[in-house]
Amino acid sequence: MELNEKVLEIIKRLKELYPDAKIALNFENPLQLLVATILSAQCTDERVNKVTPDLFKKYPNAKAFAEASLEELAEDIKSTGFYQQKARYIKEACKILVEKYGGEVPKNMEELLELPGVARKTANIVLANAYGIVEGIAVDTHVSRLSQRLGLVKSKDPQKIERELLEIVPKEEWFIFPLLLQAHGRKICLAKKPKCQECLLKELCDAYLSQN
DNA sequence: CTCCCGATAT
DNA sequence: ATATCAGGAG
Repeated sequence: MELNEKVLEIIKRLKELYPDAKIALNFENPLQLLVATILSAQCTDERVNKVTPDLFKKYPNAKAFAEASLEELAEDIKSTGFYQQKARYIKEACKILVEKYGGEVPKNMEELLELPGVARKTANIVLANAYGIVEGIAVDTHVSRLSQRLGLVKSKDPQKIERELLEIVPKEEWFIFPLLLQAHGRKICLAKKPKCQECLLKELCDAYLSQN
């Protein structure tokens, strides 16, 4: 099967499987999504969601984060791990938002990438899910793992994986594609022991086929 | 390539 | 107790 039709078939099946696939992070505005996504680095979305309700109540806007006590902010996000780094990223990023963008989150890739703690994965998530601007495909650990197992890409580097995916995934699917892989990655194609017997993509999966 | 780090599953 | 999960910066 041609790689392009394989992708289409995978997307078709995953859409039937996860008709309501959407981002797992809870947020009410672009700033909240930006902060939540920074917090989600090396941390599950469920854990981030446990921290953000109180966090967003305490820091309602970019100015509040920019003026926060670093120690206190770190304490507030502690359970997401790497909390000192993340506290710095959030405070510094919000300072830039206040100074350069009137407290708003920029709507383009270049400006987002200038924010500390923000690389393509975070920028893609914010642009797509807060603004509906789809310039790329957010490659997180799930997208990376499933794309490799399925045999859609050969690279291991997230940047290269994104470039390969953009070549084979039709542009109108760029938004839903990572959400579908994330849903499947969380439920079936687990990092540790994937539930291949329950997987409806079995016969399309290079990893499954090569070990059976 | 190393550092940042807690939570949960085993 | 210990392995596993999960992005970005320097």
